[in-house]
Amino acid sequence: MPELPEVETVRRALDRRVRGRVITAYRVGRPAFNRPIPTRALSRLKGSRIESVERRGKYLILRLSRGWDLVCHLGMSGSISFDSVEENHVRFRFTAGGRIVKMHDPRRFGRVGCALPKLGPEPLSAGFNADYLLGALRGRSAAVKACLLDQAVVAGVGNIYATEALYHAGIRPQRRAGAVSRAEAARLCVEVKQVLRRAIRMGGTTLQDQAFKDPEGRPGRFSLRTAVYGRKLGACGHELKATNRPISGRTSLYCPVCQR
DNA sequence: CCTATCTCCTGTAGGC
DNA sequence: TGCCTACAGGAGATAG
Repeated sequence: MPELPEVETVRRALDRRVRGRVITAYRVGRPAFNRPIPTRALSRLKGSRIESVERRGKYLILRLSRGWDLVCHLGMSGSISFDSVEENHVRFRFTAGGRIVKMHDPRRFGRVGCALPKLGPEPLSAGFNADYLLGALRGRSAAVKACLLDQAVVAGVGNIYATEALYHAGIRPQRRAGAVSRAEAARLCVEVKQVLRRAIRMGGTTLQDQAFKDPEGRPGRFSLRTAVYGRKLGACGHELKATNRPISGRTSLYCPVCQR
């Protein structure tokens, strides 16, 4: 579920609620995540103070006292709640400053205590610009959308926002990355930033089934504003099409009229 | 290195 | 109604 705007929404809530608090207890769910939480990560938790909560791409990073970090990823279906009575799919929980923080994850794809992989620039940073993107796409035969989804190219973009940004940039998702012109790369860069900023402002995307809720239990409101994703007609009014083959394993919608 | 495919899970929607 | 299949917003491993 969560892409950059959803993770950022969670980060802000976590930072507001548990920053400066000391972790007094934790519990691993049964079953826990698909990937076990390393014991060396758990052994550091108790007694550590949460100095801040940060984000890199789709990863949450709890900066702990004594210089330790706890890196978390919400996977495809993960969410976080505070002091909730909900016990379904709780894979990990901790208590900080008397507040109980639960990580829910039905599909168990999430991870806690993992290492941060090699990631491309933050899409909202100055380092993600036309020059950079053009260089990253140059010479590649993969679909431009596959490159946007590649976290080593740019960190935090997933299927929803890649779909939206390509639509606004007028580029078909299946276009060979190396065939994206300089002007198009510049446009794409701007649209990625814009769609992410808008989604953060709206508190993330909520779709019908796996409804994203922030840790305060509020749904995201971005679904009201998607132009392509989850729609039959684009914002332009044209009928949307799916690419013949999925890209990076994801179904990919586009407007055959507006996107080239 | 690059690219495409498979896989880890569970829940849900839609077809019959 | 129930059963079955396909699919879901991620990403690491692997094979070519």
